[in-house]
Amino acid sequence: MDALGNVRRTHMCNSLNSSHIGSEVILMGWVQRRRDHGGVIFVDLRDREGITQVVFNPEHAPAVHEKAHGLRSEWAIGVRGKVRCRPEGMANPNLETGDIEIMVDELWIYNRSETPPFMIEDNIEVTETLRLAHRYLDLRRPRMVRNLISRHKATQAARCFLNENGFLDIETPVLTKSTPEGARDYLVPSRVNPGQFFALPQSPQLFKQLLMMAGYDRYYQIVRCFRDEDLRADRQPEFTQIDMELSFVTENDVMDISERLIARIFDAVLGVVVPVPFPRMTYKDAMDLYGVDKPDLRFGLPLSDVTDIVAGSGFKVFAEKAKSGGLVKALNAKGCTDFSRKEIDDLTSFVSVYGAKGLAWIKVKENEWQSPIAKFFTDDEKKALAARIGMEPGDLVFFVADTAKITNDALGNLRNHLGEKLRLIDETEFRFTWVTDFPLVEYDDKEKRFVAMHHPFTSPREEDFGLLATDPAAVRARAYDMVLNGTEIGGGSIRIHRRDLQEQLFSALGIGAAEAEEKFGFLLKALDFGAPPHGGIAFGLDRLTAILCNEKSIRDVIAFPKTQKAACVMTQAPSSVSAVQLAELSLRVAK
RNA sequence: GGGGGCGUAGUUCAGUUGGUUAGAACGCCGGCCUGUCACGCCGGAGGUCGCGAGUUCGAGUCUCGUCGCUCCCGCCA
Repeated sequence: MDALGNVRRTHMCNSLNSSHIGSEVILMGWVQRRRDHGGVIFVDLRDREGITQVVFNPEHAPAVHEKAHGLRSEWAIGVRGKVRCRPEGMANPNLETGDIEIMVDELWIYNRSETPPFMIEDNIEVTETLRLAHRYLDLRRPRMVRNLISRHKATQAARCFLNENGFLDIETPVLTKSTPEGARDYLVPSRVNPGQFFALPQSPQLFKQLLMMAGYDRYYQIVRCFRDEDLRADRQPEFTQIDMELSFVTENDVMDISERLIARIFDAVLGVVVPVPFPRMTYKDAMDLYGVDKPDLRFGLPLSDVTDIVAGSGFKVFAEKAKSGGLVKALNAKGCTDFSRKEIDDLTSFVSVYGAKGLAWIKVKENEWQSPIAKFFTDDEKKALAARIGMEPGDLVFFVADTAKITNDALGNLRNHLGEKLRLIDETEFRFTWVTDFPLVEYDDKEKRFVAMHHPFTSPREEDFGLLATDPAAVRARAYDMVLNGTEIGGGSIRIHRRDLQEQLFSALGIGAAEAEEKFGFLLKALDFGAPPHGGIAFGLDRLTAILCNEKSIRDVIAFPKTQKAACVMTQAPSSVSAVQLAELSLRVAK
């Protein structure tokens, strides 16, 4: 194998063009493809930036040509030669460097390669396991390179913007304290303190609040967070947040700077101008109209609440739900009156996943309703339904009658499903919205108590303070989520900065004084020392980058992601450890 | 914890009611080829049918279990 010696590359593979014709260059990279014509040999040489065609000609350099016969895919090589214009008619318009080529005078072979288990190119069809097991090869593919470059551009744009706006990048601990609320913690045993554990942070929430209390107004960090919960296409056990916190601000200040941050990122990565400010809607409106708290506004199909209309109807399923505090809503699939029985059956099983027991439907024809349930309604009820739902000939209207949660879940997700199925979504569009006025707490049926919807440090709205003791569910939070194309890409709130209010909230959440002191005593204490009003937000960098890269899974914008079993197929982590290691940590593996 | 999908050559897949020697394409290897860029032509090698039981004269195919990947529900303040 050739050693590098004093040889250094002069250019990257995509940086050459006709202006370089005649100059001698040295390129280093990998063999993308070899086309051996017996005489002349063409090699597409690839590096991170692109591809240049290099030519080995037996008349030009016989020994080098002979050596080039042995080249194979993914060998790491270097070439020295002159840039030349390709012969008449031989330019390749599909290649950035397609006007030129390198006539090679010298070839260095740095390393051979086994035949890769998949082709190093875009649009391959292999199982993800294979890609992940050979991630170092997968990451050579142009698409993955583009994704990671986009991610880099996003974080750089964020850093520049935040630096310009007076934010300080401050690191917070990765080994920290386990918190009882929220997601399951990743735990790290302490050798020095047998039987005791650190937790990896689910977010730097408390530390960034303490930084505000310490007077470091305007903090940011691009920070890894950990949650030991089951994975999804948009959820990894470790993920990255763009985390910010500001003092002496209100919601509008945080939302304003967030919009400008995101606009800067979109400009830097895509060159897209994002208009600010973003529209806002309340949580209630989002749920009413779309059934979800992160609506995709790229298409219509709003939901209609028809509970009042059907409450007195002869259709018992609807009437009973309506009278017993349930919710009956409709989704008008405009122009879908020709859906087949099978299509409707498929949609019925789609909503059953969310707990809906059924999916009633009405096909609106020119002079009649074709429907198994139409006969139960009086003419007045029909008129009211038609007006409320905006029914017109050609429409297909779906109904779900259940608890508010199930009805909204089912129809909200059905709406998204239909948006895709009916191709109502313009994939090139970016529709941002803020969702505000979330409930501060929600009732947890399993735990039989109220739990914080955001986190227990979120400030309630001042005018709702009084309800905290009497009707917690009605208290609105000073929280805000940034939603893009149906994905929550960021969320934050104005925090509580007064001890009495923080204690009241703990109490409403069923966290007693003793427990609050044990778990959050340090925070309560800090609130006693002139804690300023403050608030912040955190953006999910992985989700944001996935949208910027038009990827469905965040795994494709993370260099080394975990599989759905929260494992790494390349390193085989997690793995068992030696008895010695366990003993040092005072740990035993349960039988 | 639950539901759906997938698992056959290096890769992507086909494989009939259970029946001879498990096929194709791409890739790989060898030969030929001086302007290709998905180069071309000729030839060749390559299989623990994820793993383990069971049914059967006989299992890639049927049954059960198990492992892995993936999508979803629960979960994810």
